[in-house]
Amino acid sequence: MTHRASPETNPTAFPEVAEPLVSRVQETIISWFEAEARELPWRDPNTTAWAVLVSEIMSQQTPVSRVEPRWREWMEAWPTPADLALAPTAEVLHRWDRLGYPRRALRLQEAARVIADDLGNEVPETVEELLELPGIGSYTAAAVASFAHGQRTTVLDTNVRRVLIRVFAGRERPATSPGRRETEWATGFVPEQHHVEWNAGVMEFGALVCTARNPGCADCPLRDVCTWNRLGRPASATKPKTQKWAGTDRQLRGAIMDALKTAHSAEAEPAGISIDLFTTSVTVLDPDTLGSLDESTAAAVARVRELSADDQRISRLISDLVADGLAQEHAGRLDLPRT
DNA sequence: AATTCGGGGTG
DNA sequence: CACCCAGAATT
Repeated sequence: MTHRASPETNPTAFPEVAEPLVSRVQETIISWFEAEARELPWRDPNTTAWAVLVSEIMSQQTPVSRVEPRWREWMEAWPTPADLALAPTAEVLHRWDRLGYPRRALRLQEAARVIADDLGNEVPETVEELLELPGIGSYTAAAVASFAHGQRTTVLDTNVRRVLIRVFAGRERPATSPGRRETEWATGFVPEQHHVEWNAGVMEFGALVCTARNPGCADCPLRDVCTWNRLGRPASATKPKTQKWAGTDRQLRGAIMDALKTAHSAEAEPAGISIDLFTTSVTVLDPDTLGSLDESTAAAVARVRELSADDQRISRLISDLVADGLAQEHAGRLDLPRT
């Protein structure tokens, strides 16, 4: 058995922490949370488990500030899983708006259908059951079980990972993705009492104080005990390279989806404007076609063309969108899914 | 373990 | 422009 020096395989990467320090940090975080937590709508005591689940899905890789207005609209439109289950998928994608990763909206509706059809319209309470639902992984399952049902789980998101690594391991940032060792290590810090406040509190602390870029160490309530701070806040050697955006398939896919949504809205007008956009096999973007579109749709289509002049590439991405269930052929034209 | 998947706000 | 955001699913 050979040992590599990577954080994941290094036995000291997740060190054992003395109990007095653990208790001190737990108490500090929990009392900080009760004093400083943001008043997010899904933290209201009257919020349903379904509403919590929706907030967690929307918040995956998306800042809370952008989630909040969408979440309010969703809760008004679809207050229970059964409501979302029955909604037209095109409307689901519309109300998802620009939260990003639109497949999350598809998965959420799939999950709603499972809950409505097979689970009595009740959100599961255990991590194991939650993990069975589409779009729910280890983080979301633990978060819903904890925040919606009060279960003692290990919530490990990007904030929690960063706080724990800094305070207890003295490093600036965690590895790319959490492994089993890190999860078990984090589980050791979840207290027997007030574990919901701990889970929510560490997350909130990472979002507001122990931030990725400019952490508020000067006024941090943990500054005297934080290992990273005591070591002089050394920078991590390797920072993962971020993905490009401009010119990528992702950008172009987004523009195509935007065109479909815009066209879908225009088509819903009483006048019934004919939408010649794409077919699944051929791209149709000639000037005559554009001229027949309403202004907003024409602009959205022009944006697609602006991003790429390669019709084969656009056709390939359209095929991918159809395969992913994000688009659908309808009456010979491309449209949002009508199911 | 590495990639892919959106989109926008911020330093 | 680089980085980051309550990650999940696939390869």
